[in-house]
Amino acid sequence: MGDIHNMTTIRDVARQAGVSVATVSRVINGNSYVNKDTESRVREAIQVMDYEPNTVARGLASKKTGTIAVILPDIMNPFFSELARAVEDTARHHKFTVIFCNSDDQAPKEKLYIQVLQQRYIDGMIFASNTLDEEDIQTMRGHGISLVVLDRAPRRGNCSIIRSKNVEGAKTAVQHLLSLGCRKIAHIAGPEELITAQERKQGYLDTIRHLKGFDPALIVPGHFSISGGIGAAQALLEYHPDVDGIFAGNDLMAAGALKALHRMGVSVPEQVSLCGFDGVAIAEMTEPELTTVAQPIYEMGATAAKRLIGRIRGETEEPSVTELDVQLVERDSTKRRVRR
Amino acid sequence: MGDIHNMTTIRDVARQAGVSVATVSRVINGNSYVNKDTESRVREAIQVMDYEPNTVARGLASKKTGTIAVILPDIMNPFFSELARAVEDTARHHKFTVIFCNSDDQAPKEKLYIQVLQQRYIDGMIFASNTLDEEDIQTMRGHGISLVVLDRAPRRGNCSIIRSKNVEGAKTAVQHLLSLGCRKIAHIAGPEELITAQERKQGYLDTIRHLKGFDPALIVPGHFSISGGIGAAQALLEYHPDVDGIFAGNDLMAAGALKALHRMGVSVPEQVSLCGFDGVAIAEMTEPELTTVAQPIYEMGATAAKRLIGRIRGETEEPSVTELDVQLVERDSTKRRVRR
DNA sequence: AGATTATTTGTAACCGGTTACACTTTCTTT
DNA sequence: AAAGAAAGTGTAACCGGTTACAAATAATCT
Repeated sequence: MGDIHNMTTIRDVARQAGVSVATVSRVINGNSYVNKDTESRVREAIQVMDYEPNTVARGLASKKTGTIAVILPDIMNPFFSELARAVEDTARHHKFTVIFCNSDDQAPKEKLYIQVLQQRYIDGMIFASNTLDEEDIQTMRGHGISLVVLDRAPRRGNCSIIRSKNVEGAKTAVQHLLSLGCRKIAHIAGPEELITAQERKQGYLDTIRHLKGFDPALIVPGHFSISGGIGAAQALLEYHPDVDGIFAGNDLMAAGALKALHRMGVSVPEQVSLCGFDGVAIAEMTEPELTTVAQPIYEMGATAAKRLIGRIRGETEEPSVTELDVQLVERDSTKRRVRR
Repeated sequence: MGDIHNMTTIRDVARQAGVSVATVSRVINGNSYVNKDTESRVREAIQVMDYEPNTVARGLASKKTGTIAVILPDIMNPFFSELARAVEDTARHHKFTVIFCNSDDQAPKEKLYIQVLQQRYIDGMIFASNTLDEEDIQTMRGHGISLVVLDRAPRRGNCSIIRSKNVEGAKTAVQHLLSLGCRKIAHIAGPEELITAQERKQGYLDTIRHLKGFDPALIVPGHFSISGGIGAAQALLEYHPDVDGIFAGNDLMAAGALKALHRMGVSVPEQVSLCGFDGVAIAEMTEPELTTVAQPIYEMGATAAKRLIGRIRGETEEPSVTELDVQLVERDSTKRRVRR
């Protein structure tokens, strides 16, 4: 019973304050001349009537909804949940609301989201997923939707990019393994189509290709997932039982590999040293704890959100590319071995 | 350059099809009489002009935005990221969009969110967080916002509730420990103010209170977090080195406890059997893997979303309470011990 | 056949804001 | 003092849909 949706409107406030709606709007938005006295009368009326401007109406009129969307592969992946948390925190501080979309790295889902979000007058979008072609970027541009992309480098689309030094990080990881005395270092790689996976593989290759004993068969796919890491480690040890070092393209695969190695009775780090990439929380939960190349995940998300909101507000003009540093975090899964 | 936001509107379509906007609207919504021929003319016009109705305008006019919000403590907690994923998947299938809000279990943040979301004409809300008083519920009711609550039992607010059998699950866990031969079973409890934590503690107490050797000091707080679990286990073993079984109120604390026990040189399950609660993925990543009382997390989220959308659409009338079963998953962190 | 009901469609108000434009009043400037 | 610029405010159109109401036509009922 009782009226539903009986909110007070800007016209109610205007009447109460004895001014026009335009004046109330001006007071709220502070973007035009308003007399001091008038302003305080209006503010009082707003107080008295407990008025809150309606975001939907405002969105229709101004085409700015104070909403951003984040498209990511899967919120259950701890890397992305941390990223999501960072974005949400930052957005909240700037009075923005966040819509999350899981794409599972499937282009059709992404396209669908882009379409749905455009109809909703989304102000901007953070894209942490896979496919994003020129056309999508142009469409969004045409709709006035700002864009910040993680780990992707579109050629001409004028959007900001936030990325980590993947090649460099991978090199650091492999060099670390080499410095420990590992002779036969394998790589569990992420999906071929993902640029981050490509770059980490590249770093591995760059470091190891010219060394004796290098064998392309030491690169096995692990799909960036735990189960993929398990399968990869199994296959690896089956065909190359003398592997003494593994660089996994992310921590999830490293954790999976660790599990598999344990099941096969291979001890880490004594027999095999293992290094991951990302620096997510679960890397500390395993036994032994995982050495990893840590990205500043929270910072990446926060930076992406800040950058995006800056562009939406027209504060930041030109799109920029930010490359964040990664850091080797040495833990128990890698250890100096005796030279044989 | 180029026009921004030059979308085709319903009036464009009406003109193209030679009908009025009302007719186009009727075709789109299918809620009124429309002549077959007229309808196909309109549909063709929609096709030709590549028309997509504007969600914001529709929201203003109808006060239905096709958006639901999920308020949860922290998306980085794997329990909640799985829940979030389930909600998003389900919502997407029903063409709803989801806004996520991290409350950190802080009432002020929750209140703020509720306010912000009301201004946005949210259709409904899934509440998986802590505080939610009668007043909030009434406010939302007054604004026509449907509500589904996880693990909370508001007295009169007419909202649906999804919950797990926490007391029963906790009993199962403790009985399991007892059946293994544990004599001194401790409990690492979640925050006092959370009903789930209370219930799990209750189950522990109900099972163990009347047994000889029961000691209230065996209940230590762990704040539902990994670090809390670490601290709790340390404190526990320091004062009660003869503890031989631990039931942790969630998996995160169990994982933390495991870590602490390992650092202290206490072997699991040989010296201490350890059981968690929730059934999140990381319970399988530890070494040894954690025995836990698994909740059907994904199902909880999916059910909550389905229930909510049902209520929004007016399909489900009365609010309902759903209690989901939990299941003991035996893994390596608990093992039968030799009777001494 | 006349009355009643079901179909079909259009007109225009409305949702609750923003803002272009016009107009008045109050400085500044020369 | 006259002219131009700045400050202050209101009117009304507009954003892009939904929907109450009215009116016309077709179908069904006594």
